[in-house]
Amino acid sequence: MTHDNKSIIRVMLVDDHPLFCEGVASRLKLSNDIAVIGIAENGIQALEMLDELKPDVVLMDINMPNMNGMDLLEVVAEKKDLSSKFIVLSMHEDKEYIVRVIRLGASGYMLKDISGDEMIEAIKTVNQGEKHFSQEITAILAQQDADKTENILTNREQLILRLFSLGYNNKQIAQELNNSVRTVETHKRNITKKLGINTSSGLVRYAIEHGMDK
Amino acid sequence: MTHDNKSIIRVMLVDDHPLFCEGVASRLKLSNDIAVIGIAENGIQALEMLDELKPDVVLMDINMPNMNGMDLLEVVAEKKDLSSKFIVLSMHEDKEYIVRVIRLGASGYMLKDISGDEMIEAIKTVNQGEKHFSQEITAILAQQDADKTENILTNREQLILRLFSLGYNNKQIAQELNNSVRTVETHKRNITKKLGINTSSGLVRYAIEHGMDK
DNA sequence: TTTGAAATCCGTATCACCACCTAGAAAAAC
DNA sequence: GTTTTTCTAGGTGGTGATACGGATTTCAAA
Repeated sequence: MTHDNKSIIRVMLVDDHPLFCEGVASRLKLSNDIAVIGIAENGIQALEMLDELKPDVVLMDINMPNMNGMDLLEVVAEKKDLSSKFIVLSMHEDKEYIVRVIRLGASGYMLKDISGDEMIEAIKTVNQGEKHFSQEITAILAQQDADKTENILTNREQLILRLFSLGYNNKQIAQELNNSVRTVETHKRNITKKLGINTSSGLVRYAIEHGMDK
Repeated sequence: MTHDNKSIIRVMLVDDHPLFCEGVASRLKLSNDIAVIGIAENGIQALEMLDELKPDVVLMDINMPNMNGMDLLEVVAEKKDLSSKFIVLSMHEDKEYIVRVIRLGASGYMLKDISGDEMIEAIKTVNQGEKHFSQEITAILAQQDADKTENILTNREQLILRLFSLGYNNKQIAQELNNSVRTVETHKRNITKKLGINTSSGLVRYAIEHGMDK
């Protein structure tokens, strides 16, 4: 342990939205146990500051100019001399995305609309070497895992996902399959439920990754 | 040349829609120069029949069960002993898709809503070793090529395409960039115009293929 | 035989997106 | 210093997709 429970947690923010950073910083200052020691506006800047400041916890956005959060996490994973914990703030609710971030070594993942209290709670938890995910994320992960056992798409669903990923809209899919558009819609709703993916891009990615893309 | 101008062109159809095949067949029968010698309902069946019948021209759909048109074209490309020409009938209007089909060796590409006359014209043209594309397709390809010289997306456009491919909707993109939704819409329209891609799945593919996907 | 999964379809309401047009401000190119 | 490109944003109207209900048929497994 580099820090015991009584010491102040040194936090660094990484986000390209100054206003958001200010908001977070001012909120964190209300806590006696936490100090914001630095703010970076992108991954590159964050990297430099990381070596210099060696913060306990890094609160970071994923989407930033120059170098984004994913890249940063990858680079940081190589650094053995760095014990900073990372909490990712994002808007993505797709399971694949979240899992990807976790695999890259993040200790926490939260949607950007969390409360200040939750944020502080997360920082403290993560600082002690544990993981922390907001309720929504936990729900998503749990749901996904629960479903994953029964995750296989039916024939019809696979077909429809494939056609969709090829650029067919619902009407065209319906024509192709000699079905009603409503049927296609229903299948699609079931697909998004089963996979826990509710964006068209996510569906296309899934299709490509699972070889349905031709 | 396996056939001179006077001989009858032996055509094979490949489509999983019996009704469509019948329609095409009955229309082609009105031409004295063309004979429909076989109909296959999927790629695998088509492969067997190809070896057996050795048709002059194959009119084929792309999306079929078991083995689709893309796969079929790939396999056929290996067969040196086969001189059949292939005309693809599809609903896709994306340049990437069309180009992909052409690269696979197809001699023609047409949308499914062409007239019987055009179809016959295409069959005759292709049978003589030339290529034939319907007017719409030619227009799309021409437009794309004209644009391709000036095809580079602006910074803003790249950003937006990237976020879109990551699953952001227009509203979220607007928030992320501190822009109006209308601005995002405008950029997006310009992107689709520049790239000649008008499906979300196509855009996601483009983004992934161009490394914008993280 | 009952249960459940799969596939089919509809009503209603809302939302997101798109097409087409216009247009101003700022930056870059000439 | 003018022209062009880029970025910004709105109006209007139309279409497609989604959310939330519910429903029927079929077929295989328990």
